[in-house]
Amino acid sequence: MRRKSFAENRCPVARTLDRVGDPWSMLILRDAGFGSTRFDQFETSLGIAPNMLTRRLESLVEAGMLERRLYSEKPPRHEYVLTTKGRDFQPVLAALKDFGKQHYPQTKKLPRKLAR
Amino acid sequence: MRRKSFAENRCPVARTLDRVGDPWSMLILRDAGFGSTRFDQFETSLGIAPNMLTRRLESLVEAGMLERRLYSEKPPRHEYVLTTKGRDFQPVLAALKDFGKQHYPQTKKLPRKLAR
DNA sequence: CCCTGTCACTTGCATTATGCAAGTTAGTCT
DNA sequence: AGACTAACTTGCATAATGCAAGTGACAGGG
Repeated sequence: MRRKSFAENRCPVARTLDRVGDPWSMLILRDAGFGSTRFDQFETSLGIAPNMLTRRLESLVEAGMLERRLYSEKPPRHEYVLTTKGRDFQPVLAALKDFGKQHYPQTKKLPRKLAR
Repeated sequence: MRRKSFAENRCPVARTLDRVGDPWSMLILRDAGFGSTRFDQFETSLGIAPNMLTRRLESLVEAGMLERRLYSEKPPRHEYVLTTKGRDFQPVLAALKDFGKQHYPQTKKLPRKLAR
């Protein structure tokens, strides 16, 4: 069944989660905060399937977090840029990052040269 | 197909979202922060289906966010209490709340007496 | 003792969402 | 012309979500 909607919920947390309450949306926003703008940047950086990426980018544009803009006419190419709203979401991601670093440390160790 | 796992991801945001990256988990954690501990408190407060609630509570216990403890033996009854980890998650919820209040204000107006 | 009620859950489906693989479109480069 | 690139679709198989209804253990009242 369709996921329950929280769009009109009284709680602001619920209303926010209604638009970006899935892992991919948040990770896309995180990548956008690091400077990614193009489809294939998100695709390779996240390891997300292209159909999923299309859907999530559409919903983030609809949520007002990203703006889809044409950056080339000859071969029509689009990029996705953080809006003001999207930038204001970064503190949430920072809080998630702090939490994760402290409470879910990385278990697998990579060779130093590959880390980061 | 199974949802992609981020448990071993290099990014702490991704690792956190792997455990609590769905709307219900975050809302349960929010309610727990407000003092809810019992199954039916979460159920009526959130309007979540009982089977969903069971699954989410289990995963939150497994994630170390909640502790399931017996509070009555005669009729065996359990309650779910925030762990230290769960309490440390509250800043994330606060950030989500601030964001939601500012960027997704409530559209439907309730009669003043019912609001809040 | 039987009935009603409470709390904390299951079980059974129907409907969505997610994910992998492969194909497409429009143009550029050599 | 043929290879390549960016940004997507399309087609399924499998997992997650949600509503409704049922269950088990006990308390209290008549």
